[in-house]
Amino acid sequence: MAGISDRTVGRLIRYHRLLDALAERGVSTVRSHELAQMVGATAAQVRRDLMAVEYSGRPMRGYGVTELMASLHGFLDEEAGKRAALVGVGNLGRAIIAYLSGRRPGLSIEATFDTDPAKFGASSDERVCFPLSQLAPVVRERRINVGIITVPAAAAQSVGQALADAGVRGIVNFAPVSLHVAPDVHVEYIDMTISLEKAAFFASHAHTQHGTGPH
Amino acid sequence: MAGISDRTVGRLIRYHRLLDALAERGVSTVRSHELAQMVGATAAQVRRDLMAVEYSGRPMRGYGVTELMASLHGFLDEEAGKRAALVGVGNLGRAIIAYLSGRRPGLSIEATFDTDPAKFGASSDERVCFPLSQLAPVVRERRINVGIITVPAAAAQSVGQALADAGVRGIVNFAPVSLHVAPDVHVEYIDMTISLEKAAFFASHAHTQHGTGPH
DNA sequence: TCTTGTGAACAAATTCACAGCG
DNA sequence: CGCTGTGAATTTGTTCACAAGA
Repeated sequence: MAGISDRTVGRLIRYHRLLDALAERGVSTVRSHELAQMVGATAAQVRRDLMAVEYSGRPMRGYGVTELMASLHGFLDEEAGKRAALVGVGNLGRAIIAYLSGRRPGLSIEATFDTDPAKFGASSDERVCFPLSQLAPVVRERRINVGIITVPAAAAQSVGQALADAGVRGIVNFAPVSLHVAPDVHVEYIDMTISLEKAAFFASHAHTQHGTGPH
Repeated sequence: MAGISDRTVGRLIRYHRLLDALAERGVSTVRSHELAQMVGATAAQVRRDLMAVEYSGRPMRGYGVTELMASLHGFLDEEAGKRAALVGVGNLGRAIIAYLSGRRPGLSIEATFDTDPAKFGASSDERVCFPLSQLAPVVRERRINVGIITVPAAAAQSVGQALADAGVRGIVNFAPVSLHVAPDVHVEYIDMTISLEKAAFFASHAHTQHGTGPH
């Protein structure tokens, strides 16, 4: 548990999601190479990743879907409800709220923040929107552990700092800037413009350049 | 040009963006360690990355902002207008259109597609929305080279395939599934639920686990 | 004295390849 | 057999550390 790589965690989450779908379809067993092709990786990669989780159990014709899923579930401790706050209730922020609402739970947006007084009170999706100044107390009171930043680039750093100060240790940043926060705060970057530019770049320079593995 | 890593391209794009901001502010020169701290990397990393671009020019107190910017601009051939199509005009799709509209050009969304007839014709932002069946001809006619997938997971694979068949070589996929396409089609994945889960995971397992470098 | 470019060392991630088990 | 788990090899990515330029 000490050193598990970022990449591996990402894939474990994907395996977990796939297993969920398989279970739904009544599949009871799955081989490493099947999982591999579903996520676009190699069988060895899958097996290596799974070494990280408890379930070393390996019957003989693959992995037991429900068992492995349970192990992953435990490992990723999805039990602990992920309580998120979203800062920046603009177009993007609202779309994300809507997008996440349609998903299988595990993560709930407990509060939203903005600086525009017009947005305060019952806003998007009946969720209350607080003034940014209330961030620290609300975060603490609602035991929020994940922050989502959807403010303009210029405001992102200070929002990130505020979240970190309020005790949030995991942040997903949609603003196109790097965040400067304490090293124990984990930041995931989602930068659409960069993804778009990368796609465009490799589109033209397609020397049979393999696409990036899922992420 | 032959083998430039995905990671490096991502950072080059970031440097380019930063230089743009610096130029705006009238800064004329910048050192590797400055760029480094701005993107959250090391100075050596920056220098290594820049080896990929033409501009080996290195006066003596850093890089000339405009010169380096020009080189990056050329390297990333931002000249060739990036013409994108967005498939799936739902909440997320619309938000992305709005988000990108507010950005410095270089990429324009030339067409949108959906299967819902109610959306056809002048839709989001005065852009025309075509029926999905028209994808191939419209993509070719408008010389679109980047596809953005914002359809539900179940439809993503077939849309990706359709885009690839129509000649699109760069895709940004927001649907939470891996795309199975020819190896010369580059796919960038943006999966919010995974980013959120990762953030949550590392938030609790914060063994001073360093955050992922920007991406 | 700074700061770059880069060979060489290092670290991380992935794949190979094979022993072991049912 | 076909499958997993895993040491060892390999490949990929990052950092070190230093020669050279101004």
